[in-house]
Amino acid sequence: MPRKITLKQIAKELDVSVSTVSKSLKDSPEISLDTKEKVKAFAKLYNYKPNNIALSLKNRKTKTIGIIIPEIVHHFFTTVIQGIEHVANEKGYNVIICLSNNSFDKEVLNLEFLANGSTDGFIMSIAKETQQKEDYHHIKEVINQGMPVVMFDRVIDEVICDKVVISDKHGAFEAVQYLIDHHCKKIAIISTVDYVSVGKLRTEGYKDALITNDMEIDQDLILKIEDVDHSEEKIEEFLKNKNVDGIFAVNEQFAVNAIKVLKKLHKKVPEDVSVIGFTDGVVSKSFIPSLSTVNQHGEEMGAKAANLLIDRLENEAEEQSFQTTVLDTSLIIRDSVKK
Amino acid sequence: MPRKITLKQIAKELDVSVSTVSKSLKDSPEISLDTKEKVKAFAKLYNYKPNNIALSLKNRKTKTIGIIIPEIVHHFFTTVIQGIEHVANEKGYNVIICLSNNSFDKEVLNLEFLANGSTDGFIMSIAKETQQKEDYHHIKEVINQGMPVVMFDRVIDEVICDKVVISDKHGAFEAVQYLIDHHCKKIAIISTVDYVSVGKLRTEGYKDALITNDMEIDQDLILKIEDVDHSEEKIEEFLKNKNVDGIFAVNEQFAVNAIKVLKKLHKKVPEDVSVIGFTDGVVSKSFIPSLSTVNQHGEEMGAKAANLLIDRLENEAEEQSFQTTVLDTSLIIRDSVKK
DNA sequence: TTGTAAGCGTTATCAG
DNA sequence: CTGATAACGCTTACAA
Repeated sequence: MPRKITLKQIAKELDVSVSTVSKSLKDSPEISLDTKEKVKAFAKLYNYKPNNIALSLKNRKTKTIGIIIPEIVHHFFTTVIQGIEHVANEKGYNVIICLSNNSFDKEVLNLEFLANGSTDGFIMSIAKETQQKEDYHHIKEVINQGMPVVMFDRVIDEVICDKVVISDKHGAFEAVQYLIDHHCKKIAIISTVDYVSVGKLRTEGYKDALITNDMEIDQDLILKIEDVDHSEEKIEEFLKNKNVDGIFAVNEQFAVNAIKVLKKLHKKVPEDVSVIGFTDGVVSKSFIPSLSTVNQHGEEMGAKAANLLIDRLENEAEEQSFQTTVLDTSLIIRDSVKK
Repeated sequence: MPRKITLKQIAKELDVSVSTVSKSLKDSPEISLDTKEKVKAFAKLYNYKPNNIALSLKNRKTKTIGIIIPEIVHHFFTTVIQGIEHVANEKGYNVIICLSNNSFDKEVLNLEFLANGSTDGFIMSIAKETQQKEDYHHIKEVINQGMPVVMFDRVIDEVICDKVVISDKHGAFEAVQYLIDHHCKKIAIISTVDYVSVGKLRTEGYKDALITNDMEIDQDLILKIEDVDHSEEKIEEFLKNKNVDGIFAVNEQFAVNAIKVLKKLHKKVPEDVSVIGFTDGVVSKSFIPSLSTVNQHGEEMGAKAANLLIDRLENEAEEQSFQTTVLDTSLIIRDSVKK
């Protein structure tokens, strides 16, 4: 029933001015103890809380962070959000989340909308379509308007801002190196198409590992998948008659599907083929055999991104130069590889 | 470089009044075509976009929806968010997401904060701790202040507002009925502790199914797990020497762990034991054997909740009475049960 | 056709 | 010690 009470109403009730009320509630020394008590008591009684919107308008800052990500039904992104949310909250910020659904247009819309006063800055990972189009004007624009942006995971070199990534290449390298160290001679990679930056980087890591170990790079052992939905068929076709003894998959789904296909082909994991995936999700742990993966440390990534952004927001004066933070991956060895 | 431009600045540049600018941009007939053109051109040139915060203050509505959920690294909740986000966006709303991390205090804080002007209404699922404490004053309070609230999944009878739930009981019933129909004689349930409402309801559905089929309810076949982290051990202990031929688990994790334990105990799924879980997540599909589940239709749930909320927001006049929408579950039969 | 002014809820400055 | 006023950015009666 009692709509939110405002300073004005309190003032009227108590027959003082609005500014007196405001000052009293902030315990200003200007105001007599008497009135302060009175005001505070009244305010408490009516459960007064300042209106955030009014504050935002006045202070020209909203204390909220915009997160724009391609999708939310995705374990990695939720861990990142978790990380962001955690530090944001600790520092008195809220987060408002928008999904681009990997659509360029929606990314642009979201960004533009949130940039008009709704948030103080952004943490974002680029939509697939945007990477494909290579059109980043919307991001550059908000940056130009003075809003700090932190990019994570899928980042863009030509956009100048703080970035947080994992060492995709190095993570892939380590995974493949592990396979090599454990006597795999014929190692395949199941990757995404090249315009997805992480797919590209992980493929490079794979190649580097082979080269470093004087092994040949065989294009026939490199599969690039465009459409996740039909990956299992693609993988089956790919693995048939190949006789690989190691597989590095650039995500969890591909790894799981690879193992399924291997079972169909009557190959044993890890006895005949060792498999390592990328991204440590719920499936990896639960799967039988449990999946070895390159852990992306999403939560850490989110936390770092949030810290970077908030630092910028709160020290706008100091024009620090932009930094790219590279977080280490770590190899989680489970039952899908020889040990 | 160019900080966001405001009406005032445009007005000054063009040497007209602020209201003229405002009206021009809204294509008001009051203004001469000439000035309108001029203003619009200038505005476009400088990429003018109205400030949302100012609009919110003026209109006393923010066009944003607050979502408060217990956790985000959880497939079901992300699908709900997806559903909410989709319809919210379609109708011109943004969503701001806060996590309670299942903590009562954080839930209170979030709610209070967002209620102070940041959002127009809430969609929420209660924290576990809140259910335990049975303290819902914070929710009642925002409702009293005139903010619409829609609860989903974990809902509270004594809080009067719109609700969206699935027929937990009926979903459980169907699952158990399926097991019975496929010749299971000794069916166990792996559930959560009773204060989690869904756990309780699903257990009731289980019991109902047994009763309906003239089967005995054996307390020894009912496991209630408090702590998800050690569920596998609990389940192992529970299943040892029990010789069940059917298991109904109230979530995906329990189902997966049950199957793992069964493997350890050298029981075959589904030949020796049929297993059905609740919630259809990524793991269910990927798992071997793929998991039969009761599908919760999270996205639908989110969409429904968002529609309910937005309806209320936009038809505040009509004091419709509150409704509880019960969505149907559906049984997804995969390889973990006999067919 | 254009401009003035009030108001959304706050706070800060300055005057009384 | 208290209050009036302006300002944040915008919209909208109402005046001119």
